[in-house]
Amino acid sequence: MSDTVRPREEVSIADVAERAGVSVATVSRVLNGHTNVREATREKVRQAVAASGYRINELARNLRTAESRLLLTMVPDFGNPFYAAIVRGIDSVARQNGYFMLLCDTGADPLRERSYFDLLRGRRADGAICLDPAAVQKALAEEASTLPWVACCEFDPSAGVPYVGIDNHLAAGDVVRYLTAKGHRKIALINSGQGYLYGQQRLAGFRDALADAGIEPHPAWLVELDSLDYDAGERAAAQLAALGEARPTAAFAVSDTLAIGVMNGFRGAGYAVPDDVAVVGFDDIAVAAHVDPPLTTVSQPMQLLGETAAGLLLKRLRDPRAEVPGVLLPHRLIQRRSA
Amino acid sequence: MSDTVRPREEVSIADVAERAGVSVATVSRVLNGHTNVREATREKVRQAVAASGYRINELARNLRTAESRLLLTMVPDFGNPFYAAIVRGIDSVARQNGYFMLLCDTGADPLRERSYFDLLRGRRADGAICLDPAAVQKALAEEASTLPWVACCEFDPSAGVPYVGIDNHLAAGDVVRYLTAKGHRKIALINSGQGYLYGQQRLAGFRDALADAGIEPHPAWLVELDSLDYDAGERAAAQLAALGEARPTAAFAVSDTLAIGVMNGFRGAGYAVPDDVAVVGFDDIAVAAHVDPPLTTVSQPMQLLGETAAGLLLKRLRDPRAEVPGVLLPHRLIQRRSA
DNA sequence: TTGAAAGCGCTAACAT
DNA sequence: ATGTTAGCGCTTTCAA
Repeated sequence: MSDTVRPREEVSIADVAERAGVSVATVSRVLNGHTNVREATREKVRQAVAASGYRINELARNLRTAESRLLLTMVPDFGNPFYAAIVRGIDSVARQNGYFMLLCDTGADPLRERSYFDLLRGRRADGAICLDPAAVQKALAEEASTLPWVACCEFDPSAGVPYVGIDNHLAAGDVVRYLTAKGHRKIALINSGQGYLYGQQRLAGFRDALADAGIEPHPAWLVELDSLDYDAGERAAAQLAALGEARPTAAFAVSDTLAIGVMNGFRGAGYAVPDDVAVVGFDDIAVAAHVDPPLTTVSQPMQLLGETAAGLLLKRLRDPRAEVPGVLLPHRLIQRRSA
Repeated sequence: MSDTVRPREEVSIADVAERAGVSVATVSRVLNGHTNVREATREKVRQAVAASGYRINELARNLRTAESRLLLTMVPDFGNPFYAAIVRGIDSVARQNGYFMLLCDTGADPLRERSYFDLLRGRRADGAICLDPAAVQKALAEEASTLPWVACCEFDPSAGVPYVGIDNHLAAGDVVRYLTAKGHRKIALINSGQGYLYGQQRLAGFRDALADAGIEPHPAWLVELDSLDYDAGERAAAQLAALGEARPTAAFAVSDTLAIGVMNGFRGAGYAVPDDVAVVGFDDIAVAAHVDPPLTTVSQPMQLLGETAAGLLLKRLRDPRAEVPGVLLPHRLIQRRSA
């Protein structure tokens, strides 16, 4: 047992003031680095702080200053590695600006999302970045329109909420053009349901590009899943493989996890990738380069997406009535061996 | 423009009280569901709340009640899918008990970890669960020993901090015994550096089990990485493959990501898995079952790990001087095709 | 340069 | 059943 610094019960600023023989105002000034305190006094206070093991109660400070310097990031499922780099981007600019970024897993559940928004309403966080599906954002957008938040990746352009994302319509078109340039005309789309805006946009981009190439897609080549699981992709591929003659020669999955499942599914059905079927994914998550064959995929500028989102939010926080634009960032098709 | 509910500037409880023609105490009672308020009064208050668009300021409430009902979970890298299920476990029991769980990415950086601990010190969170490497926990354990936190997966048994994890020594031994039972005697360990306790423990378990089997491992078969990347595993395998005659016939990687890299590395060097080399991983992350060949690995009860950690923390919060035990949960070897 | 004192918005003890 | 009031721990005028 040492008798050095050990916090007793709940030391307050008044205790420190008493100990240092000054007023609480002076202690507060020292704590906040105000310059108008004599060096000698400043030192006395420092001593008292150290000796008492005092820690400022930020709850009290926040109540007074009416800000928490906490930012929330809401993701539908942080088990999805896609979000990792985005969140890192958010985190880094938040930290650079003196904010903490805390992550919330909403499970894409509107109720849970709402409960996190309540942290904003209750002034316990200063702002939020929401990556939830557009559909669940929509449920809140109206009542939450006065709250300081921005949308990332998923957004409703008409909601009046600042957002950042990519041009999914264009990206899907790029994939189709890449595939048709390689001679494919029988191209399947493995999509993940319409709750996500990106699903709708990529479907549209897929369709439009196909139409531009004068290709009429077989209805069975449009598969809508309600999952991003490997298994779901695998089942979709099995289903596609069972088409026999009408089997597609290329498959575009809207996520890498799905694409990896698709590759497995085709392999299981006796088809080789890319020789029998080409497979393209989306996102370029870490494992994409390390499956066999390495996955051709669309890469999003994830870090930048996050940084931009955080930037928009901070701007909105600084000036609540500033015009904050929606921004679209460029994607890139990464060619590997699967297509 | 509608003239319905629209929050004016910062409505306070006093505004609501005035509007309802009652005292702030009564409003507070209604807000907190106290029963000793007449139904008619209660209703007046409800009306006033609705009409004013009032939202309680939880910062103020928290200052008063001295609790935030926020729990923090610190992970070294949430890009690592291993943490997903654990965090979900924590989240679910936190929510069941009326707490919010917020996730912090420390990047295994002691400074960042410390800054999150400051949220505890500043009373902005009630408790924390730390999954950071034992080494970085250690740096804080002493000064943070009075703070309400528990360790999960990584822990220092001698630190006096409640913890939950698995028996890594035993698990590594299980892998070795599984491999030797299959006839392997040349077994490599691909480890991830000694900053992590699990690395040390799995190394020890590996060594001990080998010794028990009367096997003396070739020094070159013990490779220590400082990364969990696919690439790192790939390089390690290439290195092992280059050993020629002295090449191991089996490799045990301490994480699935590493193991997947190892498989790629061996494949790249012309060796087939499992025929030329058997590969075993650790964690059983989602993709493990979906690589080719599917990965044999040690599965941790991740959800339960998280639930247990949250349980320990809540117990400690309810009774700060309760004896909170360290607990070890069972693991399981999942046999697939890679070994 | 320093101190006294008024709140920030809420809860809870004490009165009535 | 309801109101009055004293804080929670801090920051920030305003005075000295």
